[in-house]
Amino acid sequence: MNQSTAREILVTSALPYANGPIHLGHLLGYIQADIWVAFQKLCGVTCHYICADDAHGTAIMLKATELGITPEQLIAQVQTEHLKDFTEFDVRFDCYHSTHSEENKLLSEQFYQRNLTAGYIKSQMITQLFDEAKQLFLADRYVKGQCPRCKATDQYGDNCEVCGATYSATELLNPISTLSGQPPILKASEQLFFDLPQFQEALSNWLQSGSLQPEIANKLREWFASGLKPWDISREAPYFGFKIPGYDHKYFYVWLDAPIGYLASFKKLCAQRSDLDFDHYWQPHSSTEIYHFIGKDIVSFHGLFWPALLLGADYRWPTALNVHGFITINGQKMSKSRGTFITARSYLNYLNPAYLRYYFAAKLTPKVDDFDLNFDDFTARVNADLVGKWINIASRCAKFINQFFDHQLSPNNAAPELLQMCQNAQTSIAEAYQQRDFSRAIREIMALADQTNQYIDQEKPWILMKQTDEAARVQDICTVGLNSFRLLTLYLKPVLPSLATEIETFLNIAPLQWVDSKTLLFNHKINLFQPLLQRIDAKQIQQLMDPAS
RNA sequence: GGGCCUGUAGCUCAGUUGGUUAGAGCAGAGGACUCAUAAUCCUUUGGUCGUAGGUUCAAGUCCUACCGGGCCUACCA
Repeated sequence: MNQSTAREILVTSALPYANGPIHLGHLLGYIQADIWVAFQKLCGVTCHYICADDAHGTAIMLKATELGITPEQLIAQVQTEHLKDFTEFDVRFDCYHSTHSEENKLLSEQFYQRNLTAGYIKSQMITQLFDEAKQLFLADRYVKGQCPRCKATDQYGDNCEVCGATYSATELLNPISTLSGQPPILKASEQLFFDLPQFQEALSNWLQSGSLQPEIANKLREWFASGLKPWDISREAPYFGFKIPGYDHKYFYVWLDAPIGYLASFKKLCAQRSDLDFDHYWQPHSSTEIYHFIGKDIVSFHGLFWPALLLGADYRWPTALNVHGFITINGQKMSKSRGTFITARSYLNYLNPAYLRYYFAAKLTPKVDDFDLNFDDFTARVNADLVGKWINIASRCAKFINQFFDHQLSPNNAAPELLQMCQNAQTSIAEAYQQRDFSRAIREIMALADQTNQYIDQEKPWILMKQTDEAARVQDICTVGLNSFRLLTLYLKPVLPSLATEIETFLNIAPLQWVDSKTLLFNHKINLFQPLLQRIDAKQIQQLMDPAS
């Protein structure tokens, strides 16, 4: 690949909110993006993976108050925990920042100023519910009352869970603030709106760009058809966030500065790296690629507001949104009351993160479908595929090489057809990774593992070993097995980086790169095989699912 | 209420632009082997593709309705 066509990629994952722990639902998205990035890097592509904590908003302000600490203390604590969780799950960000940062403050103000100058920001008086006791304007989720249509009680301020009606919080009957328990009053204030309708035409190009999954393009088309509305980007004090320039008591709404946090995080990375230029990635018509990995719940922010804001501030558009579905646990929504709310930390208390990364990979496709984490299937799949098929190849072959051949691989290729097939699979597996069709990649890898086990079974080295004149043949056969194992390890490396590293040590080889699929290993001394992965015990799952855990 | 997505063997999933007897892995059954973390190998039983209609020479694949699940509906992030 020559200089002019070399890919340069920036990947982001959705920013986790800094008021709670990372859970398995979060992890699905981060691990999906991490695998994709790891694959790019293995191929030698320039690829940066960034993220940050989403640290602003009313919820964080209230949570800090509740804990008797400052918001700054809260978000610092949470960020440390988030980063620890990600690291232990082998999610390797090139930069993990916070939206409550100097970079983000400057960029948010710049986005605002540029959009203001271009005529995309408008001010308007609106009337909202106000909690006099707490001196706060109330977001929909902080108001409960009776549905104006079906009269159901205890409904939140945006829609009715009983009859499905949508309405504005001011229409609720007998509204109550969930913060103070007092009825709110109506209060008028001036708010700033981002004038989304002006981007109608530009966004229709975005829709037709082909860089959105079909399901997502449909969804956007729907919002489009019902008419774009101006977006309220300001919030009244008290609020935890950035003050809007020119106003004493107004702050940017958290969802304005959250996606800008992508740029802030990248800016920080650029400051640390002399080879990186911020503008090269973000200026209009940049030749670089930018991908946002997000969940389907935040498509509106990334599919409508975000491209419009970028355009209004004279930045380029993302190359694509890669949207994933929600996770369910044993077919049920993840929820605390159902006992299916599993945090990253509680998982780590009982299970190896490699299991989860593998299971996610084994079932992830480029589609937006929800993902069911079925623990029976999880156990069967991990044990059968990873331990029974893949690791087993090393285990059964290394025994002979270690014990009878002084750890030395044979100089001969006794099964050129099998190994050629394993090498050729590189093309198709790479294509699957590239398209985020990880499940297809895993299917192909495991099919190769099956064929390798079949080969060993046909050759029966354990029988040949008893015939004194066939020893060299045994060395040949096991060398084939370990060569296959090396290739399979390379193909699994984006998914299982830590295991791959341990295996590189076992095989006594340099860190595997994708181009290493073109080579084989002969006449080479390996190290003593040691068990690399334990099978999952059903008891571990029981402990994890135990509500007390 | 409106909209988007989704429903294939016991479980988890593939099924390319509609085209011969609907596939895989796991689980189950029978057998082989014993090098390997009770791993592996061979053979094999399971499906009127959510339901009911329709279009077509031909439908899991297209259309309609209904049933179940998920999500969105812009101020929870």
